[in-house]
Amino acid sequence: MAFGREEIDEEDDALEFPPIDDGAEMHRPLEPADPEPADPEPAGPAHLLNEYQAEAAGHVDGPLLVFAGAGSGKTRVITYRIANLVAVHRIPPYRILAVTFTNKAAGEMRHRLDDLIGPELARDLWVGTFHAICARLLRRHHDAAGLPRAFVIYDDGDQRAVMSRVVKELNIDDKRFPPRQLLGAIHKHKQEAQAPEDLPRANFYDDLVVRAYEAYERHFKAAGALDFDDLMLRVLRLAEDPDSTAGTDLRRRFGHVLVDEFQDVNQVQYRLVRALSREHGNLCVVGDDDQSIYKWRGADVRIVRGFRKDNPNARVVKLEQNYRSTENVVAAALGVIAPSRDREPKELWTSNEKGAPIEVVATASERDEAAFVAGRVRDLLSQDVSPGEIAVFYRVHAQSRVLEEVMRAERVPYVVYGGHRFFERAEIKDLLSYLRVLVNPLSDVDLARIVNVPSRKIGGSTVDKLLAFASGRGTSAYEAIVPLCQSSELATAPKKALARFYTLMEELRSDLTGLLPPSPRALADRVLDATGYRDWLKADGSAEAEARLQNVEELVGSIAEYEIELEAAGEVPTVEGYLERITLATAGDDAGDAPRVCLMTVHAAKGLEFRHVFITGMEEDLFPFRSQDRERDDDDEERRLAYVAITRARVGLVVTHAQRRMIFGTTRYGIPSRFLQDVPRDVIESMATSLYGSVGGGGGGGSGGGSGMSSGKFGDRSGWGSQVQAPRAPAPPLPTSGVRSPMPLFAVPLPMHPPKAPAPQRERERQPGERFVERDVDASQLSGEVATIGSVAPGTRVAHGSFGIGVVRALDGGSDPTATVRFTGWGDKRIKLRFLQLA
DNA sequence: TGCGCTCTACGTGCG
DNA sequence: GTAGAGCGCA
Repeated sequence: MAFGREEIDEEDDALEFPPIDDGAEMHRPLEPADPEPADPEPAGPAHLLNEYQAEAAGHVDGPLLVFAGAGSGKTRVITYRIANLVAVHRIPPYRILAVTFTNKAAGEMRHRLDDLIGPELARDLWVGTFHAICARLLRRHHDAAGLPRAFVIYDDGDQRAVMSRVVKELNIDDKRFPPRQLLGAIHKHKQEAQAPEDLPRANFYDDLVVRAYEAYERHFKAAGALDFDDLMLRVLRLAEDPDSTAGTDLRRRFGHVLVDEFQDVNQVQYRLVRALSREHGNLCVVGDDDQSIYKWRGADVRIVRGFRKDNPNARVVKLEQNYRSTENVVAAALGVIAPSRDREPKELWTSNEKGAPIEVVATASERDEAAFVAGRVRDLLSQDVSPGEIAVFYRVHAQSRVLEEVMRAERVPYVVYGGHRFFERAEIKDLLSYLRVLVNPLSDVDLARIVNVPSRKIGGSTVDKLLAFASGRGTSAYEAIVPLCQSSELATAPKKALARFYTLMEELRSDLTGLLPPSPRALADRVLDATGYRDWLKADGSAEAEARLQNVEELVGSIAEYEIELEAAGEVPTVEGYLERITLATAGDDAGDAPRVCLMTVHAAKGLEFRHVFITGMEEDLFPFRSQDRERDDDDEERRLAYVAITRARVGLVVTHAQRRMIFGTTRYGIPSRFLQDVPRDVIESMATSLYGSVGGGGGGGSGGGSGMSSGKFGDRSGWGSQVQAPRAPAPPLPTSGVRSPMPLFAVPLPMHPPKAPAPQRERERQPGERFVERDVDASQLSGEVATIGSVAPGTRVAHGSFGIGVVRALDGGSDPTATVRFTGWGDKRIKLRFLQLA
């Protein structure tokens, strides 16, 4: 262990961290959110922590509330605090719990802690999302929680499926009370730790919700399943139980609890961290009420604001110096947030340079806007700004399509965060459902999903009968198959079909238990073959089916990776383990990817930072967003959202709005957002594209915001609006074709037909982004190691959807050739050639 | 039972 | 614009 330091008096304000010797990493710029090379550092502090950061990191006893303004070094404070606890106060790492909301944040924290205290110590820390931590604790205490060991976690889609069943069962009119709405109501109660019996049934609707809630819970219990709220609720119930041993264990387990993004916690999460820290009161929470943008998801700003009341002895530290952004950006952000009511009094400030003005650009339409943004992005790329340093934000996902189209046309490498996720794709959910049923046959939702996929002539009515029969007997649907087939309630054909399905599943189940050593990958493979799923996709022949097939194969690949990883760690890979990992893991961890321009919603941008930020759609009714039938109370939240968007920018900030916009299938005419009026005039430079004002009404540019038409700067009428030619930069490697997955780990873009001809491969120039799918290449006839396949040889640079850019080290021929590729940050991976592209 | 057409509703999305 | 649900027909 590398602590070569004398103990530091914990009352010492000018604490310098870390107390370890190898300080090389300590001089990294503050908040390096991107893996990109740091640019001219926004005048960071000469010392490691400023006075306030040091106070927050140094006082380790009792409750602590840190208001951390945007860009003020929040993550740094948390990690240094943990380092301080471990290295100076000698708290065993396993006694420290640090909770985040996203995997990305947890990963980032872990990464920095590796650097600070070394991987051996960092490994034992409890760092993770609320959900991951709770799942882990529940696995330990599943008995006390009354759960089967192999409980499954139902995602949104599964939850909706359960709710739809409930609605059917209770004969609820799904027009008046859509499952979605009921589910929302139930989640709301769960997030406030209210069980059905705690709820009023005063009127018809309340009663309906309670009945739906009860039925929903019944289904989950029967299926041995939990939803995401349950994970935390179950742990909370244990932790608040004064008598159980599990409760005692939970309350004593941790000596220090830290919570990141505290403004986002809901009641359950707050009670949970309080319970876990009750015995010692060492609860440190870090947040920013100005960045509370998840009220609609159950976050309760009152918690951060009321923390002092709940903890009268809490120390409060405010971090108000922004190290991230230019003075102009900070000024713009302050202007937007200032009118917000009920803020904790604080003032963000910066000593960074003034920087360029905020550009407010009026555009004619959403296409004009997109073209303008793409043009400016090309400019930046031609100035050698890395694409990964550029982000384009929008308020709603529907805005992304046009941006994508134009980016693609302009050959700008981009990635869209959000949208259709890999694990929400039908084919992926199908395979996972097979695995889940095999592990846990109680899971009716999964059974219903796959019982007729591929088609086995077991239609909806048969499934309904099966489910009804099962609930009549109080068993799971799977268990009900045999008795149903023995009964007289089914016609012969469906009976036969069901029986065949049952036999198939039983065979697979015996594979599950029979495989020694157990191999999740082998099982998944067996499932694909035995169920006919693979053949079904192959037989389809459409480009879409081909992409689905590739996705499925990628999933198998990911299972294989999991297996390898666990075996390397000396652990036993299990299907359950894999399922849990992927249910709790989602977006964002594409650190290894080639840099691309990030397209994302403002919500998705929280916690990130970029050198250049474009905020699009700054129009009334879009941002702030208005829907017809909502309470108007979200006004401040929209404002905070705008604040979050602005404060992501380090150096450049461009805000655009359009006169008219085609969205949700209709054209809307908009005026510039009220938020633009709140930005101080002297930090803005207003301009308009050449098309602005040319079509339709509102010629003068509506009110305020961006009315100055400096069209001289935008004379180029080729294409839409303004394009500045990017002179030399050839389009950078473009491994994207609009993969919408935030986890492009396995996603395969739809149709992409490879050249079929076995052209003289060595001669042919390949385009960046082209895929290798040739099967008929000479070397591919051979099995075993070969020197080249097509234009690929050891040393060739290739790109992979999840691992980014790598270098080929070895090649294997055969009908489906593979390459061993070394990826930065991932090490060597064996990958089928058809999943690689030239970089 | 399954396919294909029509209608509709549509925020933001962590895990 | 588009995905998912519902309905009618083969």
